Amino acid sequence: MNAEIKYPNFHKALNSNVKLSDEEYLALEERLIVKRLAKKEFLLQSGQVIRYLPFINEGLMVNFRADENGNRHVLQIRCTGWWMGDIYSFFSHQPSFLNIITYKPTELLLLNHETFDFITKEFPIYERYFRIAIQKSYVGTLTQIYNLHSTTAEERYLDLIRNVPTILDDIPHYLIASYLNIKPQSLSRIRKKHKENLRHS
Amino acid sequence: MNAEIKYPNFHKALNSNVKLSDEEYLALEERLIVKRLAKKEFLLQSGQVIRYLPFINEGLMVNFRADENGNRHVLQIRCTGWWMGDIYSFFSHQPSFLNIITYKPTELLLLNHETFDFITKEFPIYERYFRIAIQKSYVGTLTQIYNLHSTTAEERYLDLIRNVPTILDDIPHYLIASYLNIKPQSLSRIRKKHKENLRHS
DNA sequence: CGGTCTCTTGACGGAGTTCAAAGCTAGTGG
DNA sequence: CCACTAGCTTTGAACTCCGTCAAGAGACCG
Repeated sequence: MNAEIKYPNFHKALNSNVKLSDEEYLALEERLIVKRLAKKEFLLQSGQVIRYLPFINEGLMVNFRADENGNRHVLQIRCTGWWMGDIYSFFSHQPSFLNIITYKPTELLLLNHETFDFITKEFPIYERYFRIAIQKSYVGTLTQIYNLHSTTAEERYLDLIRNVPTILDDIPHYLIASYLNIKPQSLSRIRKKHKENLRHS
Repeated sequence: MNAEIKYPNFHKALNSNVKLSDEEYLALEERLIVKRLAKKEFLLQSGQVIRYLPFINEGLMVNFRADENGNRHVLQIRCTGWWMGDIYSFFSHQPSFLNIITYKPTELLLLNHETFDFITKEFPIYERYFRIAIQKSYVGTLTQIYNLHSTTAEERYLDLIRNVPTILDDIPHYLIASYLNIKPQSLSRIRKKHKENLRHS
């Protein structure tokens, strides 16, 4: 690995989809904007237009959408090494429907439009990178729909804590419940059933 | 519109995301493979690797995934002017989890790997086109997750027949029920409640 | 240490499921 | 061309999981 690389998590994420030369990689890295957020700080609130593609260099973020009654529906939970933004709002310049909030102190690497346009024009391989990255996200959301159709809330809960064992310590349970598409009371009852995994106790 | 264009639906779909020159467009069009399927014919069955990106030039298709009990879960319904394939299987060369079947006589335009590699290498704008196309699909599936979280089965039903009024005539109700994430019996009861929209009667 | 937000627990209610049976429809073969 | 069959749709009744409402316990923060 190259000694000049400042953000190995970012470099690794890019190279998992395409092979970049040092020149290609560094042209982007030197244009990244670093943004730090404290715990429970909003990156984006619905109604705003997001002007960045945010990569989580370190941290934990949740997005949710509020319905007409003000109920929050958590759609995604993302941590270090993933993108967490709203490509709908970014590319359309329309107000976002999403809210994005941190649940750990978080360091983001941001691409603005100027940088995105520059690197994709200068280095077409970046257009390919983003195509593949979005493709993987798309496959992930399709799987998420399949799981909502084919599994019970309890199965989704067990799956989640198997994949991210510490999540109950990091994120309020009512948001995890929302992500699983159940109410906090139901999550509490499911957790009771699986005492060996209880936290906060 | 250019007189040389053989597939205006395809041309229109491409140009809704990027502006193509005649040369760029025709380079792809002349490489398309036409495939016609009868009603209720499978394009793909789970376990197979799909070797094409299929565009629906005319027709109607449904995809579904079967769980370990053999229950089918419909994830997407697509008609004329949309892509309907499995980009996971296509790009990874892995066996697909999906089944894709027609519910009207359907004409597909297929891109194979050779064509995809050729046009994206020769004309980087196609890499951009697919990035944007997949991006829109991704935003669509995110909305689908939001709807599964925030609406009742009845609301999803009313939404569906508002958007695609003829769908109850084209696709078996048990598949529509699956798409809405309910059982056929429940769909039947919801339809009874909204008699003004009954079909098959 | 007091207030607010979160989590838990219980009782009840409702949307959707399950099981079962009957009606309907389209496709097939005599 | 009609009769038969298999698969799809409808309907009813009982059930179940999860939601709702409500109250209390616990945790966090100023």
